[in-house]
Amino acid sequence: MAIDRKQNIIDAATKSFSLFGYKATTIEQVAKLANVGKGTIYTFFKSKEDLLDEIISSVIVEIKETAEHAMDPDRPFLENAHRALYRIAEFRKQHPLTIKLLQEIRDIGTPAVQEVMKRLDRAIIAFIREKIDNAIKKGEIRNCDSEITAFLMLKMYIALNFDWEKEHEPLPKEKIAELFELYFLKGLSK
Amino acid sequence: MAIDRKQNIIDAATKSFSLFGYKATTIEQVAKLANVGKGTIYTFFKSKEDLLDEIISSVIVEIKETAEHAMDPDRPFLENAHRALYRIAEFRKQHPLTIKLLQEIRDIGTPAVQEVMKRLDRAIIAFIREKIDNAIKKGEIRNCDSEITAFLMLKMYIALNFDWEKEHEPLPKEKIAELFELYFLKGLSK
DNA sequence: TTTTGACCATTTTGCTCATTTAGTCATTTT
DNA sequence: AAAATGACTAAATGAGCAAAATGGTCAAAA
Repeated sequence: MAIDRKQNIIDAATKSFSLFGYKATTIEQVAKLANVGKGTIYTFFKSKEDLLDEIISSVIVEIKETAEHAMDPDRPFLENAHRALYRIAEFRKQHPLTIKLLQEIRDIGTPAVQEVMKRLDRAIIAFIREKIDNAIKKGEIRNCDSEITAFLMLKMYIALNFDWEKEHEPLPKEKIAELFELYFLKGLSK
Repeated sequence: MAIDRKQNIIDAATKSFSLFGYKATTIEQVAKLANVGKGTIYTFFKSKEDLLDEIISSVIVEIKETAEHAMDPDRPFLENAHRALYRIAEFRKQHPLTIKLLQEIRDIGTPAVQEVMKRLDRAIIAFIREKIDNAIKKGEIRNCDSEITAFLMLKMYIALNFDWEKEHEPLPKEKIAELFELYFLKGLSK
């Protein structure tokens, strides 16, 4: 056992961050869980924050893959955008690490966690933006500021998936798809 | 002097809340500022929270009036919606009380303040919703869920006016109007 | 060369106690 | 009689501090 020490550490840290949050997990705890000495962690990561950073980098890759998988090149852009964003929202809602870290931001606002989640958002926006740029190039949608559009799309999904539920019944997937189509595709004009 | 004691108290409290925040203003401070005894405050308001509540109620009225004023019955609905929402966003950005209270929510998360600002949001959404319902009735826009649409419109304005600025240059008024038109009126379809 | 845990400087925590605060009410003022 | 008041109380807050915990280092061990 204990072959890939770095992966062991990452796994242990991910588990602990998901369970107790970033602030409440200690490096010693991670070392114990990973069956390595505390010093070993610092041969792979330059700080606790750096450890979290690397973990989030994998999450970003994972999210991008999930979103990419949900898309189908034969379907229209807006449908793919919805599928991707919906999967991204699902991921956030279901992944123990993102759940815990977002909760930690709300409850204690740990700066390192805020920073890292901002980076996650930026990565998602960059991903969506790329898709928008492609769709514009292909003439699938009208020309628009892809950065702002990606930003607004993500905001809309977060609003519908997380904020709406604070005061109302959760919206079913179909309703969200319908709303996305209405506002980003058709508009309210008759 | 000291004619309308209740108004004095409200004025003093508004000033103090705007300057120091809700948590950091004491009832005694308000009493001093208003030139009344502490007990007098409790003949008009049943608690500190109730005092804040009444102040926010006036703010709600004020915001509604400002928004109403910005609208012109001869212009199309979407233009009016933009004008109203833009004014509402401006108000939030410029009114010392809302600035301070929103900052207090970010910094220390005072529960009473969170509650009261939620109420403000609900009032704005209700206001917009009414306008949407009217526009639907008059056939100005296509039928839609007015509650969700109002919710999304406000979210979009907050996103463009407050969240966008955290990572980018502020968007000029015209750009925001253009984006609003694009997404809520026309959509991205060609 | 890689791994390790004792070690160090700094933070965080748990605790006490004095101060402050929201709210009450008997007394004073009008 | 009605309205206003501020001394008072119970509860909350926060300053101050000792003890414990924590992130990170590094000389020794493997």
